[in-house]
Amino acid sequence: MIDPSLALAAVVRKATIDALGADFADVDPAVRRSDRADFQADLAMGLARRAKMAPRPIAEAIVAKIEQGDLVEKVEVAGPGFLNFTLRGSWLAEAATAALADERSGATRSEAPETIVIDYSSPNVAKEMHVGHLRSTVIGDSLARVLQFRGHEVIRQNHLGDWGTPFGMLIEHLLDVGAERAEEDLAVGELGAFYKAARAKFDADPAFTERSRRRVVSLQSGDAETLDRWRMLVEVSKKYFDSVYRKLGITMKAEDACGESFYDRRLAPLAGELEGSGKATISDGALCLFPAGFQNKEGQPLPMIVRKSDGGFGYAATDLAAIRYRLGDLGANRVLYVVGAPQSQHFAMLFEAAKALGWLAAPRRAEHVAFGSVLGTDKRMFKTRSGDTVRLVDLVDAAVERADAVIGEKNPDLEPAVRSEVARKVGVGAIKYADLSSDRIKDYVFDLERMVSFEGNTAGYAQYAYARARSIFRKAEGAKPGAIQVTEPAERALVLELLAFGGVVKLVEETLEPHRLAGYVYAVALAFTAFYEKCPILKSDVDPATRASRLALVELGSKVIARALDLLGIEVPERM
RNA sequence: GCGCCCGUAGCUCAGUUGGAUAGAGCGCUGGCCUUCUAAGCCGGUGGUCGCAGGUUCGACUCCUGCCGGGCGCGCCA
Repeated sequence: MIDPSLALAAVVRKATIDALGADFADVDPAVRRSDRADFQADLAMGLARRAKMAPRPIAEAIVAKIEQGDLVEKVEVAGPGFLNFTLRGSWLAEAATAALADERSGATRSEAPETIVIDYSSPNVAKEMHVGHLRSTVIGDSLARVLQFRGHEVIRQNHLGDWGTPFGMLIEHLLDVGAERAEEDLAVGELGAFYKAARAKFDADPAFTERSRRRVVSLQSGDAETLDRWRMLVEVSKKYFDSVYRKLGITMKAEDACGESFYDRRLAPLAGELEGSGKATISDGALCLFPAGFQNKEGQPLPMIVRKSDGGFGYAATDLAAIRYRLGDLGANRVLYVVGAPQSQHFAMLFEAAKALGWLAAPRRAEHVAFGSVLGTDKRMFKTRSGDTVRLVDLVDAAVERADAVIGEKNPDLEPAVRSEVARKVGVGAIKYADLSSDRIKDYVFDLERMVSFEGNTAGYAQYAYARARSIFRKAEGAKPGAIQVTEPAERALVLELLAFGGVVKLVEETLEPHRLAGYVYAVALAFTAFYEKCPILKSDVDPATRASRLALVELGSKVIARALDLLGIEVPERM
């Protein structure tokens, strides 16, 4: 057992049964970290009614039955009935030793691994990736890493916008400029310009508009030449997305792409099936599902339009086909949609419909992993000065450039090659961390200055703590990590923090909230820095046993920081 | 009109699922470098947790109603 809160919970649970009887086997010991002791257990107050006793006598009865063993150093009742626990340094030392020997740093795998589909990133073909894609991409990727680390089979799904009416104008524009020229334009990341040019002609030139309409029809009907052009657009875009993912350190691969076009051939049969079964009804000429509990402005049932009155299909149809595919063909137990909060009603309806259709039933579940918007420092939607959306790659470049300047100033001795690599890790880390460190449901302010600083809850602070730890090993000369002993308060605080790693990973698995992990990294980095400050390691007056122990703690600390940051998708530099 | 989300220090944010005295960073301010990275550490300043009720031994947390801001509500995703 590495996590002391779990070990302690077991001890308290047993004591509770011994004190109050087997009926109380189901109570949550409510073990929490405490600022007055190592841990506190808060169950006594809640038990008063059920046990027909006052909280304090309950607490005392439980304490009387606590088997301290090698875990508990001291336990006492405080206030209305809090149990305050101090753990034995020897137990903590052993747990830390076990964590250090464990390549997962003490984090367990799920006892019930699932197949989990994560839909995230989902850019549009022939369009630029902008800040709007940042959150889905970064949050989704972190969750994929966490769930995979927990031992689940994670299936990433990049639900590309690679089909539909815009492709009429895009293909016509492609034909206008010539395939070669188009490929060049698109390859260098001028997706935005390409799309805008097509759009401009579509809006201004009626002949072009008409050609585009006809082109949509030939695309839908599978015209070989049209499909060829379409394929080219998709391929070039996928290459571009791939380059952005590589730049950002995103684990999404080309083969994870499963866009709207994939579902196209499933839509007509799906609509036919729903219509035939009577589960969908015609309303105003459109084939609709009416999931329970949703109303429009007039108080009428709100539809999901499976087939439009013109016979075409919209996003609702595609999403229905997709959730069915994910639950059925992919065999998902859990389907996650990392999509902005404004679409929450749509997903609520989608899930409700999937339940009504019998596709989605417990223990299977679908969850909308919603997130807020990225705002500028003016608290409005993040845009450039001229009002354009900001390209993702420009954002990254700016952050890396800024990081490079800061590092050059703080550590002028770093060789240029090392420095630029460090700047890349720090700059990219800053952007991702800023996104992952606050509650995803809230909007957040994009402030490059703040992000790339190394103060407070930032990637740079954690990366710096890691780099300092690594620096110690470079200077250790013969000294090696050895038996861990936990004596100094700073050592104890650090070890308690480090041993909580597995619990935090589990929490993120449940809540799908990466900011819990970011908060944890910060807590570890704080504890580590305080330890570093108060507990000398390589200084001459440190005895060999203490030095070896502290080196072991530095090793464990740096491993946990690196692993936790990795789960956020952030790299660590060996030097800074 | 209905529904969803947000409201915590001057600013940017946490708050471990209802626990003890609401915490960080920035800002302002006082200390700490002849030895492991001062990008740091230790302290001070700063709060009617939007407002009002309710539930509870206990509420920033749960419920109800308001106020303020954002978003959504039939063939776009």
